[in-house]
Amino acid sequence: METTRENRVVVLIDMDCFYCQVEEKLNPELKGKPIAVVQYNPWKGGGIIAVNYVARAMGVTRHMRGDEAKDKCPEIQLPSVPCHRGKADITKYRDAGKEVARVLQRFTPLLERASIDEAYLDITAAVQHRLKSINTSAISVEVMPNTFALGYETLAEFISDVSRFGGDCMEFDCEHAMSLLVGAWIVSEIREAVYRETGYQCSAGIAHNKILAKLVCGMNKPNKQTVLPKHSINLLYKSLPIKKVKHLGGKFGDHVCQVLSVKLMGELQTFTERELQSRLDEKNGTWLYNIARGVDLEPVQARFNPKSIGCCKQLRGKSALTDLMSLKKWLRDLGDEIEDRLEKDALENNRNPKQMVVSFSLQLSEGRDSSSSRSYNFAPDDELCGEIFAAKALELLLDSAEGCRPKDEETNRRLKAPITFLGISVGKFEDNENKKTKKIKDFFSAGPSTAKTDIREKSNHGSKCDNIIKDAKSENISEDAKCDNVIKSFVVKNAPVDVCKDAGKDYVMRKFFQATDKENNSSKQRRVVETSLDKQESFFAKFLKNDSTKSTEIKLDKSYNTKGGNQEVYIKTDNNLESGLTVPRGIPDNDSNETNSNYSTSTINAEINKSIALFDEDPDEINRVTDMRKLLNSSSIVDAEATESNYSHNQQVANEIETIQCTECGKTISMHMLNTHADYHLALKLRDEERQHMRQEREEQRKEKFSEHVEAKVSRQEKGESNKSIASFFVKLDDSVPSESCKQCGKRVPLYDLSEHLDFHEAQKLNRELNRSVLQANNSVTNSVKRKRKSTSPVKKVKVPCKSIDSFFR
DNA sequence: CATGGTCGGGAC
DNA sequence: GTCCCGAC
Repeated sequence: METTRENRVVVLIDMDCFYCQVEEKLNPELKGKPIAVVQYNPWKGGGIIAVNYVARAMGVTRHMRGDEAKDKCPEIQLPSVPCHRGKADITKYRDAGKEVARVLQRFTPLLERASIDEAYLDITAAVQHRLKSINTSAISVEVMPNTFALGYETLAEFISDVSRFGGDCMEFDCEHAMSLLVGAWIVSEIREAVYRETGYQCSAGIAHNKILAKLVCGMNKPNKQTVLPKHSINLLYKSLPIKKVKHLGGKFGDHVCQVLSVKLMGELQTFTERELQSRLDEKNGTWLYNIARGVDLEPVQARFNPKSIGCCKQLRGKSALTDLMSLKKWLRDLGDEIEDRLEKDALENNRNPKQMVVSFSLQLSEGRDSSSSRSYNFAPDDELCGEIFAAKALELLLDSAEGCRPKDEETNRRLKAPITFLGISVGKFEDNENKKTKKIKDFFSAGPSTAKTDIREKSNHGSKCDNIIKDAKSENISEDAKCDNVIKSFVVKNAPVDVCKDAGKDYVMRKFFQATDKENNSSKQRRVVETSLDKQESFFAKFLKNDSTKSTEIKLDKSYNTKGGNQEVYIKTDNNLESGLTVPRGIPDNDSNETNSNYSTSTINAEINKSIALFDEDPDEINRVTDMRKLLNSSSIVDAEATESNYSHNQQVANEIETIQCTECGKTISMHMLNTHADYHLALKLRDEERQHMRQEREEQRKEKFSEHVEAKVSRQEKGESNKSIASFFVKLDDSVPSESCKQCGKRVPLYDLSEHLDFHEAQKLNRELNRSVLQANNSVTNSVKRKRKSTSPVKKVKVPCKSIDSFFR
């Protein structure tokens, strides 16, 4: 079957009351009880941002206050979002969302994270693959529980329709209904994997495009999935309010309803494309015409990581900022949060932001705010830390501030207008240079090690890897090779992962080989432990297996076009799997040039974090005690033919050893957690190494580029990019540096920077004049016709003349 | 005082 | 580059 934009199989996965589920997982006592997560706010018990289904049944909803919820449901529990630096801190939910997304990502590289708890998946390729490999008559209700087909009383009726009409039928588009049905089958497996591996439940919508998938996802909740066959679209639209459709939920939707005098989606089909274009505009007219017919060509973007990282704070009412000190304090807090999140991001994704934006709102008068934002492109020597973010943000805020001079600065200077909103965000990420930062990757590279990074040199006393390292020391090889070998042997020893089919289900079999001591090398005794938990696959093992032994055959599916027709997406398939669904990790994301045979540093880092997080989540299991050292000190040689060991033998050995004690942390580990646990210690080690290394790296880069930057700075100014070079308000002048007061602003400026500083004032003047004329021009065409959303807004919005910010400071 | 904090994206 | 909409 030919695949086109119109008959893709697109899925929206939506986590059910996600924040509540996260809280329930963290505190199992909450399970089954009515709960609502509140954002800490001392006023009336905080604002509710998530409600579980027990509480919903009792009438608790979002948008309510904690106190109201207590009224409706006295026994409700109200876990609250933790508070850091005076702000809600949603880190744990973000991490949980990532954990889920990583599971989803295994099933298709075409994954678009839409929010913290939602993701679109394009599983067209997987559906095609399965259609080829199975007998469609085998599809039954049993393989996809909790599945609904829109337009049918029962799923069985839908299945029966699809199979009864065979390949050619006029009643409905049978071929595409079949693809959705198979899609639903796969999605039920995806949801099952999510539940099994994370403990979270979700709902899903399965349709031919994003809009429809989103639409039906919410029709059966929680823990259910809904298919929307093409021929049921009109039925759905017949009673569907226009405002329920994505992009039509706001002012634009109001406008559509108003100018067309309609309320329901079905009514839109009476308009021709021309008519819609003339009443809206060309683009929106065509878009609406298509949507009205269930056609939405938006591709699912392959995007896992956010494009920007930001944080902001509403400072309404009394908490509005009125003095410079509190402004600085808030900027610093926001900056520090960005720093924290950036550090995590850099570790996982090996990238850094090139731009920063500060946004703010000023209260002009009662109920009238004006919002603005200013952006700044980082200089090469800017340290990506909270202090710099705050300093730059303040600069941007004050840059157009006439009369705001350091000499006037008092500790408590009041702002002329209260700041009611403050936000900092960073974006325009670029991948880091390969260079030395790929240290960890060097560890794992198959070729000769180039990195002079013996894990022993940097490791502190009491290293977590001591017992691993002992092995290497006895070997007669170079230090580097030893180091590589240490890790490889460690990994391989813990590693081999096989896939076998069992009762129609894919089980990941893990085999653990234990040979005797080297002295006794000849009499290898094999021990095998297996488990069906995907969760315990060792990434490190897979890495080595894929990267060096190549025992997993890689097959490239036919490329599949997305936006622009340029982007080729490769589906990496393990041939052992009939379904062709399980995609090994390490799939390059859309903006990476990595090949299939390589894992990016990002991936490795992500796995390190995951490994740590994963173990942290697992409760200790205490049974029989064995000595982990015995296992870790054992030989690393893996017998290739060992992989042929049969199931019953494995089972037998598995039963022999149930738990061991980790010599690192003393915890008792059940055997099936051994690999995970070993990875955990290795990951901890590697993460520390990498963190330390990155700090050094950043420091070096700043030093290297500094002189270069000073020159570049001047030339940038000549080009009019003046704002970049202004000295920070927070910069403390070194007394030893000869400096002079600027006659214009009174600020102390180092002599070597003085001419540059004066240039700045000139450029600033020009900038201001330019801004004024632009603003005047803008005001003359207020609410231009082309700005649909604005001009058509039912809310009359007075365009506030944009005064320069400085006029709001005294 | 009172959905708040994040995201992505379109328009100009 | 700024502004602001839409959505969770």
